[in-house]
Order: sequence, then C-alpha cells, then structure tokens
Amino acid sequence: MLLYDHKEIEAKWQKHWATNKTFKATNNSDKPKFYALDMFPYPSGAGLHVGHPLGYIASDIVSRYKRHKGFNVLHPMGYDSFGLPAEQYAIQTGQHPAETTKTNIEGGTDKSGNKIAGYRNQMDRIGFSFDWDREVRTSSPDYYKYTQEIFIMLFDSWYDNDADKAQPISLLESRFRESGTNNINAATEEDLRQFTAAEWNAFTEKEQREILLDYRLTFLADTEVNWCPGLGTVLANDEIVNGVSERGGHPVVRKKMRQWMMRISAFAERLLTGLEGLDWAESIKEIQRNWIGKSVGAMVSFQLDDHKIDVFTTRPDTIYGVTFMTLAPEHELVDQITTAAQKDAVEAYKKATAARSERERMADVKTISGVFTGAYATHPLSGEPVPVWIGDYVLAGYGTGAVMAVPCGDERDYAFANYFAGQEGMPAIKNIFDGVDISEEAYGAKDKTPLCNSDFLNGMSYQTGAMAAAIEKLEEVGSGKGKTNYRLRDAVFSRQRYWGEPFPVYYKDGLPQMIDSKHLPIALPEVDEYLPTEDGAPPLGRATTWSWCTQENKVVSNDDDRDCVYPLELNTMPGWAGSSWYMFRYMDANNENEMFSAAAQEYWNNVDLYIGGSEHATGHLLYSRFWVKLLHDLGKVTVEEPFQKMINQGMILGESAFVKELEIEVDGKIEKRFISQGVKAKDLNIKSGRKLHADVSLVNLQNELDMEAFKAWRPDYASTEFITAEDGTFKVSREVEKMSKSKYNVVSPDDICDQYGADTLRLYEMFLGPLEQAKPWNTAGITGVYGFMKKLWKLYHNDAGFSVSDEKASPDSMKTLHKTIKKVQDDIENFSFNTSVSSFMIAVNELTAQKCNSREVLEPLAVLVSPYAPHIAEELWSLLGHKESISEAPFPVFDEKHLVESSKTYPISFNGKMKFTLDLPVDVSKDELEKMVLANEKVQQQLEGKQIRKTIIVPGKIVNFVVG
RNA sequence: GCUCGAGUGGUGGAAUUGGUAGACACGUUGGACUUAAAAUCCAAUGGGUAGUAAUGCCCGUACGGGUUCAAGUCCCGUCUCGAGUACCA
Repeated sequence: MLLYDHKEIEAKWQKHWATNKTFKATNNSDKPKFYALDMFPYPSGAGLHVGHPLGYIASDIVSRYKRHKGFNVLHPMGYDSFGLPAEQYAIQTGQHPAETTKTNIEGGTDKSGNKIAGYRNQMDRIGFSFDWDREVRTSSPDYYKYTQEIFIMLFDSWYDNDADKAQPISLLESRFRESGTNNINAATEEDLRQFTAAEWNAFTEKEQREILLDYRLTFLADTEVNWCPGLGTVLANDEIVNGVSERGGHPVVRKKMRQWMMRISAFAERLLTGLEGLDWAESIKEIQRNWIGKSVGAMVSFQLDDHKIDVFTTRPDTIYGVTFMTLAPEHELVDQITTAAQKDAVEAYKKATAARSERERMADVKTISGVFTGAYATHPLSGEPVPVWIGDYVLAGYGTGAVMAVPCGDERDYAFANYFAGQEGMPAIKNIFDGVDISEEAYGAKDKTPLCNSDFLNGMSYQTGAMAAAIEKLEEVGSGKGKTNYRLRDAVFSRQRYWGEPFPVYYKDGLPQMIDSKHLPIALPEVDEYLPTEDGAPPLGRATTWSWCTQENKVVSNDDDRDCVYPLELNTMPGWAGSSWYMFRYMDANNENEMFSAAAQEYWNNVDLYIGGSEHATGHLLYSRFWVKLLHDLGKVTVEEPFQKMINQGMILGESAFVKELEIEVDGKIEKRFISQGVKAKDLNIKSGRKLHADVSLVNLQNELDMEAFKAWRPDYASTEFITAEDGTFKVSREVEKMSKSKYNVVSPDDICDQYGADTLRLYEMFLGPLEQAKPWNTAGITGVYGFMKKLWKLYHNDAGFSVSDEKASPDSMKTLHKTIKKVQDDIENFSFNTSVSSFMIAVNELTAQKCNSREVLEPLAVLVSPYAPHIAEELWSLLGHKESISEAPFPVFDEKHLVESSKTYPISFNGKMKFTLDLPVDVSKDELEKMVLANEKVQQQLEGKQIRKTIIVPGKIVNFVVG
C-alpha cells in the first residue's frame, strides 16, 4: 500500500482487536492495575455527536499508554439505559422502552423508519480499547437485580452516629430489646418516640416494624416533594434548575406524598471530609461542599406559653441581640400562637405567600414582607418578651423554619426590622456590639468585636470564646445545645415512572416488606400503556401481574386472592440508582452469584481515573459516593471513595451555519431573498431580515452552501431566490452554539471517520485544546491533522512502498525521537493531550526534513503514536515485521544522552530586552561565558558609549546586561 | 450579591521552577504543478515604522499600578466573560 488508506487500515485492525479480544482485562495479574473509567452514556436515539467521544478518547489514550507502561488495565464501557426519553418515546409510539433502548445501542430502525447507527457501532468505529466482555446495562435484569439488592441492604441498615457508620438493623433491634432507646444515637428525624426495653418487647410486631422504619437508611415518609405535573413524577432537588424541571423545563410544585427516601444526610459529614483526599477539580469539590452546606451553631428554644419554638443559629453568641423572631409562613406553630387580633392579617399573608410559586419567591428577594402574629415568646436568658413575626424570607425547608432575628448583626433581619420599624411588635433594634454604629446598616464584620449589653458575654467576642460560653449557658438552663446543621436533604427515591428499577417491595398491613435477595430480580411487568392510571397511580398500577406471593416467592396475577398474595410497590427507582454502583460491577461483570466478588474488588480497588462532565457534580457524584460509603460500612467494598482522580471534559460546541433571509420590496410587493454572506445589498429596498439555521452538512469547508440541497431540505423555501457572490457561490455566516439537533449543527463522528478516519478524529479532538475547556468544533481545521497522518505514513514509505532501513539513525533524529518521548510521556501524565499532538507534528516534520527512515527511530515512534492513533500504529508495527499487537509493546525509554549538546543558543538581552542570540558552549564557567560574550562584536556594538552597571548570567538560560 | 475559573494574532491554542511571547495547526496572501479545479509542495503571515534591500527601531499577553536585572507567569486594584450558587439564619 503506497498511499495512506485509513478505511482499509482501520477496518482491518478493528476486526483484529475484536476477534482476538486484544483488550480483555484479567482479574489476576502480576502487573500493577490501572482502572480508567468513563461516565457511561445514556443511549439516546439521536446517536453520538463529536462531542460525546471526547472524554472516551482521552481515557483511551491513558489506557493504551498504561498498557505500554506495563499495567493491567481495566477500561470498560456500558450504558445508563433506564431513563425518561425512552419512556416518553414509548408513550408516543407504544414501543416498549426495552426495544428502543436496544436499537439505540445496537443499531436498527426506529418506528418512523429512521436509521439508527447504534452507540456500540459508533464507538467501535473510533477504535476504543474497551473490554466489551464487561459491558453493563443498568436496564438489564442481570444488572438491576443487584441494584435491588443494594436497596434491600439500605433498608436493612441504620446509621449509628456513635460508631459513625451504617450498621445492620438487626443490631438495632437487639439493642432495643436490651435497653430500649437508651444510649441509641442514630441518624433519624428529630424527636422520635423514646421507649424502654420492656416497652419495646411489649410492642406488636407491626408496631416494632413501624418504629424501625424511622431508623432505616431507606424509609417511607410523607414529605413535601417536588411534584412535576408536566412529567407526572417527583424530582430530586438536583433535578430542578431555577424552579423548573431540568428535563423539559416544566413547572415544579410542592406536594405532600408518601415516598421512599434515602438517608444521605446521615453521611453528610463523611461526604464532606472525604472530599479532601480526592484528586478532583477544586470547583467540583466546592460545589459539593456548598451542596452539603455544613454550618456549625446551636439550637435555641424560645418558650411561648405551652409551645416551644426551636431556632437554629450559627451565632448563639449574639443571643442578647435578639429583637424579634421570624417564622416561615408554613411553620406549624403559626396558627396556634397567632392572637385573635392578628388572625386575619396572618391568614391573608399565608394565602398570599402560598399563591406565589417557589420560583417567584426565589426570583424576588428584594421585596420585604411579613406580618406580626401578636404573640410574644420569652427570651431564654434574659426572660424578656420577644415578638414573633412571620415572613417569607425565612425558608420552611432549612433548619427549623424559624430564626431568632438579630438585626444589629444580620442584613436580612436589619432590613426586616427597618421596614416594619414603629409598627406594633417591632421594638427598637438592640445593639450588642461595643462602639459600633448601626444606624445605617447591620454590622457584618462582627467576629472580633467585643460584645456589650450581653450580660455574662460582655467583653467577649466570637473569636475569644463567646460562642462556646453562650452554648454552655444555654445547655445549663436547658434552652439549647450546640448543633451542626447541613443543607443536604434526604433524597427522594421514588419515581412515578415505568422505565426504571422496580422496588423489591410488597406491602403487608400497609407496611413495606422486602423480598428476599435470593428471589431477585423482580422484573419490570408488562403494561398496556406507559402512562399513569386513571386514578393517578404510577404506570406500574396498570400491570395485571404485579403481586407478590410469599409462598411461591414469585410475582403473580393481581387476581390471585390467596392470603399469601400482597400488592407490590408501584413506584420505580430514579435514574441515579443504577449509576451509583456500576463502577464495581465492571470489576466482575459476569458474576452470576453476587454483584461482584470480594477478590475482584480488592484487586481493582477503585477507579484510578474517572472522566466525565461536571454537570453531575451534585447528582451522580454525590449519590455514588454515598452508596460506596454504605457498601464500605457493610463490608462489601474496601474503599470509601469510588473515584480517586477525576477529570471533567469540556463541552464541544457546534458552529451553526446561517442563511440570511431578507424581505425586500419589489414593485410595491414584499418578496423574500436569501443573500450570501459578504454580498452588499445596497440596491435593495430592505424591509426586514433574519437568519435561518442551515444544516451544517449542506455547507462545505469554505462555508459555501449547496443551494440545491438546501432547497430540497427546506421545500417551503424552494422558490426563494439566492443572491450569490460574483463567483456564483453562496456563503453562510457562522456562530458558535451548543451542539444540538435543533440547531442543525451536529457533526457526526461517523462522517468524520468515513472521510478522514478514526485516527484523525482522535488526534483532532485532542488537538482542539485542553480537555477540560469548552471549545468549538471546526471541521475545516481537521485537514491539518489529516495532513500529519499522511506525512507520518510517508516516513515509513518511499515511492516503491514500505521502506525502513536498519542503519543507525543520525544524532539529530535520535534527538528528535527522545525529546518527543519525554514530551509525550509528560503530557499524558499531565492529561495535556493537545500538546502531545503538536509534538508529534514537530517530530514528523523534523524527521521528514532529516530524511530519516531508520528503524531505530521509526519503531519507537510507532509506539509513541499508538495511544493516540492506534490503527495506523498497528499497521506500521506489523509492516515493521511484528506479529504481536502493538498494544503491549513497551513504551520507549527516554534517554537524556541524546539531548545533550555542546552548545546552547543564549538570548542576549540588554535591560531585559532580547536583542539577538549567541551559540555558546555549555560546559564552561560563568566567568568564561562572560568573557566570550563581551568579546563578541555585536555585544560591543550594543555597549558602545554605554556603561555596564550589572551583568546577569544564568548558565543554560540567559545573559542580560543592565546598561545606562 | 457570593464562590470558583478565565482574558495571549483573523481563529483554535503553545510557552517546565519568572529567563528568546505567539510553538503546532487553521485561515489568509503569493508562488510551483495543472487546460482548469481539487489534491500536493514552497514561501510569507502580531501591530506599527524606516529602508531598494540585507536589516533596524518602537509597541505589544483585558486595563492601571507594583516587585524584579528580567513578568503572559508573582503581588495590589479595576474591567469583561464563563461556570456554580443564591434570602441557608
């Protein structure tokens, strides 16, 4: 083969790798292990665009590099295949989501007759070194039976705050039997019922199960959830953006529903501290820290008649500055404490706030509103009356939904106090900061300032222990205690959906019962439609065979009226369930007896390199960390964190093409014209103009539109005239936008592979810029990389064909080779892939200029290139006479001796400005160097008439004269 | 508002610990080959300025200061853009 033929080469090697299972990873090896993982994709019908494989290419480069470096590499891929789009498509077409999911992965034709390439086929064409024998699909019963098993493990666990870990529920039961709730420090809701051992033992089994439900790590609770009527399901906090659903942008309302919850809050502190040891981008860690939202402070109780109002404050030291209290309008005590005189005003206010959506309340933070309840609570230390207000600046969902207002130190309290100053129930602001003027604004910088008007705290400040002293006093009088609060809420785990994991749960006497793990999987039932039932039950409510028989231990018909048959749970699990543990399944993906063996997990440990988008910062990355901590506590895994190092690849943006449309007046009539970019429309009577998206596939590299194809694509514009440039071409304008089908700017990797080849695609994706950065895709630029591929091929060929000599390479060529070895090695280890591609180009340009065709250089060069462009590397490797795949060939070893030179080109500067360079020997002393430089004619010219004030010589770096 | 990140040619982007700014590409221009085009190859390409030229000089890494023999890189301030977050008590 004389010319570089990417099609033939790539097809050949992709087949070779598949048939020989070249990239199969073994679970026992003497080699050190390396686990490189990509966030697995959701297989959508739209297929992959060039943005999707970016991270996969990077992880593939690292994986292949590590194999060359002698590692046993685990580099798997799979599909996060449960989810909303398949279900919505099913609602529209009636096609089972399992079918469309299969088509989207394996290829085929969709219901409307469109060809679907299939994720697997698309990925295969890019030449990834995945071990496909370990593929997982979260929607496969073989996989989700273990997701269900983990759910059971959560149900059978509680969180022991004293041991600071999850424990089996049986341990809790035995402790209840022995000593009741005495000395139990569990993560639960506040104020659970306390009981003695005798009481516990006297409870009925049902009562005991009810009590235990409050302790389990997954539990049923009537909670205010985010109900999205548009999607017909509840959403977790991280699935809501700006008050609307992340998917679809539908409004979200608060609604009370009985739902499965995950007690992630029990792990808040460990999720926070665990971040410290992770090699992740600081920004992601920061997002997680904010999401967890730890604040240290105290709970303080204010007595109001028979009621107790609890507030959380981070500054108990300002307790004597409390001027009033504010409750959220939804606070449960509001109705009970409101005085008769204020009742109407309070009711009206509650109504008004309830009518405002969450979104409106968030958008409008400037408007101050509130109402006095007429009630006065008692200050726990001073005993003074404290007026109680309600106001919507206090959020029901955070802390206790009530605050002690200290206007002198808090902006919001200050604004509220000022707004209502002089009204009934709003006393003058109490100032507790010694010598501070608060007539204009609240005092923010209060940490160091000594307190006054604060009884025993006078003279102390936050920094000198006022906080601890205040808490101590509150505890002494029984009106408070130190408390750490987290913003992180327990996660809703039920979805009113069809296409998700069914719960392994049936209901007996209204209480949930787990199905024994050995009967799993509980497979999704068939339903006639993927919609909620008439009476609002989830889609599984339509299933006719969806009851559990406790004798046969299988799913039976709902008509079965035996006593041992119970209804099954109708909700399904959320999208994040399956993705929270998949990294471990890959370690032992074909194990039919358990989710993974202990040996496999101990061998692979956790993920050494995780690559994916940063949009999962508060969802997937937090939930999987939570589940891994649970699995760790229960002894299932040896690690506390799933992903040791993570890199977040940036988005690849599309370059949309626009056709400019003008409305012009011709003979009194309005007509439409398309006008080419760059053509002046001076003689036209323009009425209006706008831009139309044109499909980028209709535009060539010179931005010229295929006008006939455009008319065929948009028949509604078939008769519109084109005003072309003088040469008859029509140019579009370009703009960078997110790559998306609706903007017609999607570039498919398949097309690039056809035209330029997978190796070129891989190199170009890396060449675009740093992995983490967002960058626009510009197909025109790919010719540079394609040209490089051809030049690389040529190095190993002459006019007659393959030709490599066994003669020794020149020192110049050895230098080129070794500086490239060093650069590429450093780059891969620093994940700086774009600069590697440059250095390959430099190396090939240099070797071409040197006319190098020596095996001594070209053989290691093929290995160097192989992680980036594996197909051409394999082909060259085999042409070089090797029978084995290049993938296990050792990485060339860098040898400094080839870079050693006798002279160095020094920049010679005067007053810090480089004027010219001089070649000077490297092995001479500083003094000699100075003499040589001063002896130089050009130096003397520069120094003429000037005086040297200082000479700086840094051997190997620079010479600088300070002259004046 | 707060937190984090980033501002370098026409474009994407290079520049180890402060030490020759603009590597490598794209694009553009000119040239070779060709009937022509594509492909390929060669050359030029930050801005300004002087010179027929070789070459020289000045300005340049968002802006204003500072540290230093030397700053894209370090420090202080300002502006712009992006991401995250938002009454969290």
